[in-house]
Amino acid sequence: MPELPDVEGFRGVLAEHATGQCVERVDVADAGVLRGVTARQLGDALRGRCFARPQRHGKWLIAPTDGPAVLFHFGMTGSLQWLERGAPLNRYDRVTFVTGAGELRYRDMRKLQGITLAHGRDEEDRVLAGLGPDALDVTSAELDRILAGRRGAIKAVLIDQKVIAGLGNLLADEILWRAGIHPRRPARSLTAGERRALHREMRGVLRAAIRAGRVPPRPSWLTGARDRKDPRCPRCGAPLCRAQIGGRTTVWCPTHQAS
DNA sequence: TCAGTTGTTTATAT
DNA sequence: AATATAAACAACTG
Repeated sequence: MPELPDVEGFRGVLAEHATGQCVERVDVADAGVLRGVTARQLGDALRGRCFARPQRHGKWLIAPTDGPAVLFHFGMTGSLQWLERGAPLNRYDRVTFVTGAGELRYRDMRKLQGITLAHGRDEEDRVLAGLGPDALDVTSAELDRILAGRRGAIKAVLIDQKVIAGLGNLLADEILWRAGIHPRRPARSLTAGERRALHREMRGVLRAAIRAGRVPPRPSWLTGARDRKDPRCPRCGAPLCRAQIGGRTTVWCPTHQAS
């Protein structure tokens, strides 16, 4: 699930509960989520360190401490939980950061991504290198520049983290649906008006999704209709189209997202 | 049993 | 260089 809005929610969990809290110990229930660091190294590096204000870039959550920074990526099924000390371990709680006030749990069923440790800014930058600007920071003019010259399908461009960081499959489809743009349109073929609409809907969808902590499966949204048995466009009732674009299942309305 | 899944990386081909 | 596709990762769900 985690796309930008979900990760923004996890950032809120960390900011609200863990900021200023110091790590007593780190319990690693499954080292399969540790990337480039062993359980022992993680515990040794963080013991006694205190969490500072967390940041987010795209789908990455950056948790600086007065020592190294913890970098979280949630893959498709990850989340961050704040629980009282000693709360029973969920089956998918892979790593627990124990603080005086409570426990921060990295929970993840499929272990597609995970946790890395960055000592200093350059290590942090190395991990995040290659990411495009955060989707919330992209201005209309910047979007124009990003799309110019790209022959690839707009859907594929939107979910490419190297281009814009934060948009996933559901968000991209939702944004294109609202903007009335067919997902297979070459990015550079969008008119100025379409690019403006795309930018406006990107901001609007992100804002609403952040408030909900996820891309909300509301009936009035594409996301609320796409997984029905006979999916229809919430706006016009037309049967929705479905295909693989940019390697992901893509859903669109043939009526008002004409090619 | 089998297809499908909201993320990313790598390999391969065009 | 850009673009497209498939597979792999892991662990489910329908």
